[in-house]
Amino acid sequence: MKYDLILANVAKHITLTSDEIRYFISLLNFREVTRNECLLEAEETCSVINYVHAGVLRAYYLDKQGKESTIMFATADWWVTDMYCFLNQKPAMMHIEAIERSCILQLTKERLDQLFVEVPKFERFFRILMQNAYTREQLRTIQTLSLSAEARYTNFLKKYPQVAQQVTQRQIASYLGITPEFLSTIRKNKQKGSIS
Amino acid sequence: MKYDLILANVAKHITLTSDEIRYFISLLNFREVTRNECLLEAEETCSVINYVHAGVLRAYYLDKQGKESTIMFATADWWVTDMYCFLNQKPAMMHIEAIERSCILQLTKERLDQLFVEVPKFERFFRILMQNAYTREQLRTIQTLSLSAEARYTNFLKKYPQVAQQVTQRQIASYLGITPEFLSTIRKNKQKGSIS
DNA sequence: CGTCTATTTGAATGTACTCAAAAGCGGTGG
DNA sequence: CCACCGCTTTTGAGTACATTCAAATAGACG
Repeated sequence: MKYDLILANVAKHITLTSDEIRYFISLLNFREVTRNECLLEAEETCSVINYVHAGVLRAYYLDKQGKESTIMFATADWWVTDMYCFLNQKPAMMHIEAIERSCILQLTKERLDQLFVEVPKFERFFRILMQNAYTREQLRTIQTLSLSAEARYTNFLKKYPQVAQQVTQRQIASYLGITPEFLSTIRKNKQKGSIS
Repeated sequence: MKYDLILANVAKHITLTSDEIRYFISLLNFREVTRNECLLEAEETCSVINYVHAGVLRAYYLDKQGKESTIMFATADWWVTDMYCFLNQKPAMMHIEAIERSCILQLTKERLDQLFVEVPKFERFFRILMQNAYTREQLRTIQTLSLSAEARYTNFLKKYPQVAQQVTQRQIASYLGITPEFLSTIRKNKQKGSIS
């Protein structure tokens, strides 16, 4: 059943009654997106937070020169949105697109706020979600500051081995903050190193 | 009174009764630290979250080569800790030191957990705190990926003008992920630009 | 006042980028 | 099912950005 995954995700941190479960599910919208379809374009208002039931999404920033910077990949069982713009209902800075055909459960800002009032346990759930997102992001900052591009790539492969299979090298490069050409060079050098 | 600031900080997001205020305050420990004093050394267990009542703290990561990477500066009215290690009660990755004489209010993990049980409103407060921390950190990631060192420096000055006055250039450089020498060069070039 | 550290400056080096072209791979339509 | 087209990846040469090392200067603290 299509709500199993999301309920298990919630159950990791809070315990709901069956009424609460029914209510929570009633707030969700199911959406299917095709490969390369965009869930959010920059400048649009970001009205929903997305739970990835299946597939892979990518959030990225596009600067005036047309350079993409990948902010995050979201595979099955991840939550993703342009959080700043979602919370403040401002025009989005990011784009969010489906890398492959994906199934998404969406929760609007209004309904989330309503959920916090009706089932305050969800304050706890989202606190923990935000804590995890924050510490993950901070770890990324530390690695960006302290590690070389090659070390960051090695780390990425170790931390997200399945994501590395599902996305292109160009996209990985834009996550690491390097050019696809340079990532290619790094890969060549790593191979040489591992033969000896 | 030394709890005014922290209560105003809390009041920005939740409203407490006087009993709740009294209880909250009873959980806090006041601590004064001198210039250059360390609140947390890497490998120690990070047992507290710190609210900066006055002064400036700096959280940084120190790698095996001895290079410092500044994770954040915390001035008056900021919360700071090694969040990952605080939440999971793991040995700290960061160091936290006072840049100048500072007054801190500390909350242990145990007492915070207790606070969540006794006054569930604090779940909401910390959810919002974590949301803000997360979106701030994500914005930093975007800028690190998409901007040049000079643009990042300009941005830092604009975003944290008073912090820029309170810390050394070496510390700013380690926040931006560049060497102090290169920051010096950037400053020289900026001056030239602004004369013409 | 002296010492210690921060900042500046410059030269040499290394890391990562740009541009261009070739090779590889995957998806789509015929 | 194959062939083509478009995009991704690789490769290489030349360049720019940022680092290292060393030394001089300037500031700050005790």
